[in-house]
Parts: sequence; C-alpha cells; structure tokens
Amino acid sequence: MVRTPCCDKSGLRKGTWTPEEDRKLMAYVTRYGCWNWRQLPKYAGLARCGKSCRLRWMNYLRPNIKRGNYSKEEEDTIIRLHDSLGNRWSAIAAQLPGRTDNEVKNHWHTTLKKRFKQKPSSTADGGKDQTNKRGMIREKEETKLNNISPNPPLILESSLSSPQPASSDQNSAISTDNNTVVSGKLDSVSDDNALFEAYEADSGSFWTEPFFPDSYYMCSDMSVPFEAEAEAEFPLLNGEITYPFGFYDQLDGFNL
DNA sequence: AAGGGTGACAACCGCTGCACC
DNA sequence: AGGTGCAGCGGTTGTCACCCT
Repeated sequence: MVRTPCCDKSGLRKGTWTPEEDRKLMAYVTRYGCWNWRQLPKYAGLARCGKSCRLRWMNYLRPNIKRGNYSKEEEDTIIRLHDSLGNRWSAIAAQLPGRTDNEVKNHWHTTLKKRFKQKPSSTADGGKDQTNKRGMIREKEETKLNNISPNPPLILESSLSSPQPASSDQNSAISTDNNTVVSGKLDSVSDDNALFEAYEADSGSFWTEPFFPDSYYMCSDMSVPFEAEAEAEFPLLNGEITYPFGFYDQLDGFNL
C-alpha cells in the first residue's frame, strides 16, 4: 500500500507549537470544525501537516482537556485498566474524563510504570492476548458504543440558532457536525462574538469543565461527504484564512 | 554559578483499520 | 478484489524545566 507522505518535507514546520499557531488552529477548528485534517492546515494558514494539527488539537487545544496532576482515583483507574486492557491507551483514556491517550501514556511511562513494577502483576502485559496487535477492532466497537450519547453536546452556532431535529446516532453525529461547519459562514463580527460567548458558556470553564465524549469534535465521519460542500460553501482563500475583525482578540483570553 | 542527570510532557513517526472508488 | 486516502493508534524521540552535586 502506497501512502502519500504525511508531511511535505519542504516548508512544513515541526516541533513545538507557537501561541500564534495555536490560535490559528483553535480559531479554525472552533469555527469550521475538523472536516478534513489533511486539508485543514492549508485553509487555516498553518505550515503544519494535518497529522500534527490533529494531534495538537486532540491533545492540547480541545475543550475540556483536564491538565495537571492526576488524582489518586485517576491513577488507580489507569493501573487497573492497564492491567486488564494492556497498552490500549485510547481505551484507558476514554474512561478518564478530560485525559488524552497521549497524556495517560506519558503518565504511565513516567510515573506509574515504576510503581507498577514494584508490585508486578501476572498480567503486567495484560490484555495483549485479548485482542489483535493493536486492538483496534474491539476499540472501534467500544468507541461507537460510547459515542452514543443520550445528551449530545451543544456545538457552536448550530446550538444557538436552529436546533436540529434529533436523528439516529450516525446521522445525528454527521448532521451535528455539518451544522458546525455550515454555520461557519462568515456572518458578522457580532456573530463571532456571540459564538465565543456561547462557546464558553456551553463548555463552562473552557479548560476545567468535565470532558465531553470524543465525538464532540470528531468530525472525521463527515469528511468525505462534506468536503465538497465545504469547498463550495466557504471561499477559503488562497491558502490563507482570515477572520473577522476581533476574532483573534476573542482568543487572546485563552491561556494558550 | 555551572553542568550533568532526570523526569515530565509535547510532538513525531510508522503502522493499522476503515471507507471509498 | 485491490488500490488509495484518511483518521486514529501506540511507540518512540525531542525538548525543557528542575534538581542535585
């Protein structure tokens, strides 16, 4: 299977993200959703590969990420789940609201593993024999089940203007995400302000409120059907995105 | 104060499964 | 059925701050 390289070796930035890059990414994803990670950096005006953008968003910029010290309960949960699931970090992280797989993995390697070694378990490599090499099939099934939320999170303007009729799970996810993007038409500055106010209101304290399910911002399901529409819908400029006056100022309040 | 060691975290890399054609 | 493009995953590496000598 031939794959296109994830990063164009020429001209794409690597390494630590700058606050400006964070602002651009956050502004774009907040406004348009993540309709296609590969294409996103181009439209967001970022000299990064899509993979890098996705990782940055998922692990750092996404709302409701819980940062800082792990509670005893969280550590116990990690240890217990690792014992049963093995290195399936995404599955473990799914049980820890606000924690990302990367964060859980790092915490395990830097802290918990040592503790774990001191009291080894017969299933220390646990779970690896319960699934295939990557455990992905089972994980997908679990994810699909977990993503069926009885209370779909509110998103951006779509939640402000015209609530969509509820539909069954998959379609619901798509229509919700579509609304996120469709509603991203450049309307007015006041709408943008409203967007952010509503955004903050909906998600409570941006960085500290409990975590919504991963489907919250996972718009990948709609990438294929929606890409063409997105292209048509938004005159997304020649590799550069601009935002209404004051939009970045709205972001400056965030502790990036 | 300097610099070496270490830990914690951010980010990259390569692989995989899935969807689509 | 097989090729392709994509998102997502886990392993690994890079970077930086802090601590100790």
